[in-house]
Amino acid sequence: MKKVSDSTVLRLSLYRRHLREFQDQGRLTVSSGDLAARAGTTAAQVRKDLSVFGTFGKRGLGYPVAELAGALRDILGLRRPWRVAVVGTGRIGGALMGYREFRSEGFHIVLGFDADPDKVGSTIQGIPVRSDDDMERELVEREIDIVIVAVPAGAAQRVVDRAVGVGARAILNFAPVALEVPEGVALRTVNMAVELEGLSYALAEARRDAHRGGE
Amino acid sequence: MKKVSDSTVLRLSLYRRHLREFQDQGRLTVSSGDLAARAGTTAAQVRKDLSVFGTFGKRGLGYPVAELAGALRDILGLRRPWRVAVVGTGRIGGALMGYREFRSEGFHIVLGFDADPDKVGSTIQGIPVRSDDDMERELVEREIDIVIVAVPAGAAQRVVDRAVGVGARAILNFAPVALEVPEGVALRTVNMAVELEGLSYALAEARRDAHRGGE
DNA sequence: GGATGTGAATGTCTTCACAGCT
DNA sequence: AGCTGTGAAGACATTCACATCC
Repeated sequence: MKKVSDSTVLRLSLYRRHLREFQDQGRLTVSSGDLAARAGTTAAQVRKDLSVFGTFGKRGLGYPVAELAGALRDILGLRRPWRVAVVGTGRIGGALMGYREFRSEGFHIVLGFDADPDKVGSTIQGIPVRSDDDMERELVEREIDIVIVAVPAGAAQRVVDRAVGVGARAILNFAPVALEVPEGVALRTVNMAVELEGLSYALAEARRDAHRGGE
Repeated sequence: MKKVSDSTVLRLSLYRRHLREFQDQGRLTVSSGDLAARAGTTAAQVRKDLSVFGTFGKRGLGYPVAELAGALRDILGLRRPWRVAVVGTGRIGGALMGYREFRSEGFHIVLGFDADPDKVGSTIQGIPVRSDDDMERELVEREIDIVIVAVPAGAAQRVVDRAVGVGARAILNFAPVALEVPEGVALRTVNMAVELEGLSYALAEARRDAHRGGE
């Protein structure tokens, strides 16, 4: 299979979300321009992205909403639910365990892990919390597909190594640190601190420009 | 000023983090290769990124750790604290209000906003929650620099429009939706659902490859 | 007529490779 | 000798523009 860029996949997710809105409005077809306007991109980009996976539209007409939405579900692997575990049930991990958007998209968080003995055995948002010590066994037994890492930065690489050691293939990292995974393991990092610093940069930059008369 | 890409700014944040580690270890200089190894990129990339902002290294020697860390603080606008407000104090918003990484990097969350009258007047993580109705006035009076949006997708654009209407220049969005802002307003979106779907795509893709014999 | 699908052109980011400073 | 700084090359992503089909 040809390599597909991360940004294309990201946009496919967006397209699918907006397709559902069109569907709710009862629209039967959309043009690439319609979708682009909603997703914040261009018509050509929409067509290029979709063309990677096949031809879904009819010339002169546009794309059939329901059919394209279904195709995107297939492409994105959302046809069947995935089993997810959250490692680290602090504020962030706990919030993720209750995040409705995950469940409604077919990501079922079935377990949490924590090192704190006081938390082990309790439930958060109705989801049982297990001991960090049992992570490897539980990941295998409960057939976890995706591991969400929500531990402090210093502990994250160790968690990932252990998870990968028992066959984890997909990891979503919320620790503010760059992680290493072997080939064949999918890793995404959500680094909120880095995003904030990006804004800080923009503010500082604007201020510098102002002081200089914005050359 | 020349345009600097988002990915460069993102990496500068990472470099700064790792520089602190080197500093803690007592190292006085680092090479671009050292930094690259930690940040998960290449030596050439590190040098290119830094060269956009000046020349910080000494040939044959490397970069002075403390000095470069300081320069990056300046570049990223982290020399002085920023005042932040969180709109929407549900699970995600609440977790962000307690996120230590923000405060320790100089992002001071001074206010929360919520539409729920039961929450208004209370505090979350020691931070007062104000009424959503008073948002515009409070943003101005409390001189908020950065607005974090943690409301449901359907409410996000409205919040952004109101904030921008009273002069907000930087927005960090956690709602799973693409937002519009006028020129000159910095916007970053953290779309956790989209990231998960990226992993779902990778898993589905691996599975498709396996069934086909991985061409 | 209207909108797709796509090669070609353009733009952007990354990597190479090496001259030049310490 | 070691490592930076940087033009040039290469890879990748986006946009253009148009033939093609409904």
